[in-house]
Amino acid sequence: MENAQIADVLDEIGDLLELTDASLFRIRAYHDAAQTVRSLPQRCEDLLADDVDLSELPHIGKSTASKIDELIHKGTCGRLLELRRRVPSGVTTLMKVPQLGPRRALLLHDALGIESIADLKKACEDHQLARVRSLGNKTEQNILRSLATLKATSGRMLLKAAGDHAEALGRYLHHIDGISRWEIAGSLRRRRETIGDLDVLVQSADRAAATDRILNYPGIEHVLSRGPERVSVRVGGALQVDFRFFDPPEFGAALLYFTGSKPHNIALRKRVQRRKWKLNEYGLFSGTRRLAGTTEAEVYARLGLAWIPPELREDRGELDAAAHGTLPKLVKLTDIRGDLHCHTKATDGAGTIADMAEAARLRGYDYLAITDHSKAVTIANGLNETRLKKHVEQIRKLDRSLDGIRLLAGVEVDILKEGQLDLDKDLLSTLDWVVGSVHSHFNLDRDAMTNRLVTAVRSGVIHCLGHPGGRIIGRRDLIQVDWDKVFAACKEHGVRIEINAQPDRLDLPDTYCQRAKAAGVEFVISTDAHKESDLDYMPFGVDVARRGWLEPGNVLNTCTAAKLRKALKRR
DNA sequence: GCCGTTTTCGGCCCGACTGTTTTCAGTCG
Repeated sequence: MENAQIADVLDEIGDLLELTDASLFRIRAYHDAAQTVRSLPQRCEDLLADDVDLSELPHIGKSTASKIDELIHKGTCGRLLELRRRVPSGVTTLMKVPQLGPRRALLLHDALGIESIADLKKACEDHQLARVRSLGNKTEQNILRSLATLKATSGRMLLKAAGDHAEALGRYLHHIDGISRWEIAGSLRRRRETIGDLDVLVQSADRAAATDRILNYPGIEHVLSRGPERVSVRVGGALQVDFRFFDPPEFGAALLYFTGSKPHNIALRKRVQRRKWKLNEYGLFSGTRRLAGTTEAEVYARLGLAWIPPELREDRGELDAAAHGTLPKLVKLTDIRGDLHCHTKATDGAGTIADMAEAARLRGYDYLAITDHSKAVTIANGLNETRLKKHVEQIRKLDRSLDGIRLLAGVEVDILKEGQLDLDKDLLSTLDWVVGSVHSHFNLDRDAMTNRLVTAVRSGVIHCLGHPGGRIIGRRDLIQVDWDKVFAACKEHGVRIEINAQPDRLDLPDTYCQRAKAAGVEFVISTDAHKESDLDYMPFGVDVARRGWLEPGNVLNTCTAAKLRKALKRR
């Protein structure tokens, strides 16, 4: 059983407990445990097989550990089944609707017999809710709006989409005179792969006037709430934006608080509690005395910690590292010297080799690898051996005529079902750069998929595994693989792992990068550009690398063209 | 249910806002 499934069960137990009279802390404990399992680098099933005591993990004690054990060995868990029997069906689904918590969900079920989203929608439309005590017309309208948003977005949007909204909003805020400072916090600042909402911190001497100006932003579709401290709106279809006002002495503490993540904040607050201090969005306090708050660095420093880059704030060991001065020196966009994965008109790209080379040169790169598809990807007009030979000749010919950028003659060769490569090995071994990728049979079982990748890695002719997890965010899950085996093979055979910077791929995902780094694997950050402007996806790949704790030395395409050539020399 | 540098018991983050009611419960982040 996968960790995601276990985490879902723990979350469901937590949700069900909310509908009973269980202690709030017990409910939270289940959700905390779910979070731990979800972000665990190894599978619980593998840990158990290795006789690891799961109750050693944070937020998992004897009770939860035994439930996980039961889940893995029996496929289900008695506590879950018992709770499902006790709680009317459908009520946990209702709780997922914004505006509805456990109390209202239960109330709607008991008073109106509502058991599903469809029931809820109909009841709102028929004005049934207003008849229930403590509910009214406005609640009805708000729920209908929530349902529409839920349907449109399934909750979160891609980092790139949210970033585009933030950029537009930023241009507007920039021109409001009364706003002396604003910062975007939240998961966007942490550069998470998907974003639930935007948190904007605002500093202004005249908050009422600033609020009026903010509410004039043309992108606003609906004002969710408005108070002296906070304004919440919905923009561009589905993105909620929360504006919060803070004064300069509070601003750093507020930035820290609203950047999160929640687990990071909780872990941080534990360190605060040990000193008998208090940390909230207004500052770090001893009693009523403010110890820090103007900047984040000041707050961290007062707690004996180095400033932690937002991308690391996930409670994955960054606090200990900050305490011991061992935080990684994270890779930056400016460290990247070239792109090692792009396509041209020869297959499914839009530009010629020359177009792509020029676009890369304009972006200040020293080198670009041309890596078109192989023949198995028929829909992309993939190259067979004959066409590839000609294509490579063209790349090399152009390379000789170009100044300011070096071209690597490469290919993105398909890794077929059993791990064989889609092109002749002798031909592949004459290329400068070979990316091996999976584009088919994504549903192989874990052992078969692991063997498939390991076989390809051992082929001796690929330099890199392209988009290793095969996922498309929101559409296709990560393939099932024993990653430790794949990483070990990559390390042994000197095969790099790609971080694919396509905004809907971001693959390999950050937590796996951290694990691959620990296994000693080298990385490549690539855009997989299919047109010139796609080369601008590089920052999203760098975001993933940073969230995966990678330093420049872990990333091959931070090195110079000369060093790259040396590193790629065939044995 | 988890956790522990005053603890194996007694804590566990808490402030802002809405809607409905009339002093506050529920929800959210």
